[in-house]
Amino acid sequence: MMERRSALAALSAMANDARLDLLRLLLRHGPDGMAAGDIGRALGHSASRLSFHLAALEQAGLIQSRRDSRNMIYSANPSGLGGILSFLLKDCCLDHPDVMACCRASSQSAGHSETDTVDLIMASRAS
Amino acid sequence: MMERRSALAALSAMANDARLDLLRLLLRHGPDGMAAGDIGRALGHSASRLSFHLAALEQAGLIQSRRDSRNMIYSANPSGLGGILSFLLKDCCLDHPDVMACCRASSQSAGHSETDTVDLIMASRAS
DNA sequence: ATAACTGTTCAAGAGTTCATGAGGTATTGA
DNA sequence: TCAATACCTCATGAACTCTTGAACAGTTAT
Repeated sequence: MMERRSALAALSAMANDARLDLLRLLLRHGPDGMAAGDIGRALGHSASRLSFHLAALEQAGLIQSRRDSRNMIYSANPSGLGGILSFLLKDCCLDHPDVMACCRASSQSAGHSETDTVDLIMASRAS
Repeated sequence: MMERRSALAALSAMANDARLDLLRLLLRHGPDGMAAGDIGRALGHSASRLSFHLAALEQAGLIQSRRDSRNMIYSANPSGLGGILSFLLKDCCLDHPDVMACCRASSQSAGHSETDTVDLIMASRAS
């Protein structure tokens, strides 16, 4: 279980426009990750601004970094993200049925073509 | 679908110790909610501090208020909470399988007795 | 009316976050 | 070794967040 303190750190880290963009970009790029320079070019951030936000995300355990010669490669940390989701679902919302119902309801207006995770949450709760 | 902007507002609202406590307390008390004074007594906050944080949560759409004679009754807003969860699952994490797996893995160490929502997410994904 | 009760709003001050730009460190190639 | 590349760190100032206490506003009881 994710500690309350680290959940708070993760929420703080996510509560920022630039960092939410970073997180989504890195998630799409999977375990291979991206070099800091490529990220900066993709999002149009200055080097120092980028470094600041990447450090915040890494500090919160949401991403990780490794060096590849000159480049710093950043990638999303699935366990960090899974931890905060799990915290919100269980420790914070206590699997509250009304929250789950609204979670599903709000996902239906998005119009996904493939099978929908949030729908499956509710389907499995109904069984 | 929850707008990106309101998701950011909700994350900012949740990224605070006092407000996370408020949210959990109000969720436990369901639609009937609690009077502000009772909340303050339960959490040991001053009146103005409490009012400040309650206003932030209400502004973010995570709670709602109504007046009952002298008292202000606050209650959790399930659709607001469901919206931010849905946003994180779908729009942010894009139903990323690795995140889901880690979400489930980190929930298993918590030791819940009843059937576990996070487990059910994964069970339904496997089918 | 007046007083008591319940909450909100406001202003001041401390602390935090963030963008910017200058300067620094590590790595590679000439 | 020198220059170029890729990135980080640090100092600064602007803007925001949060706490506190005092003043204010609505509601009820005497």
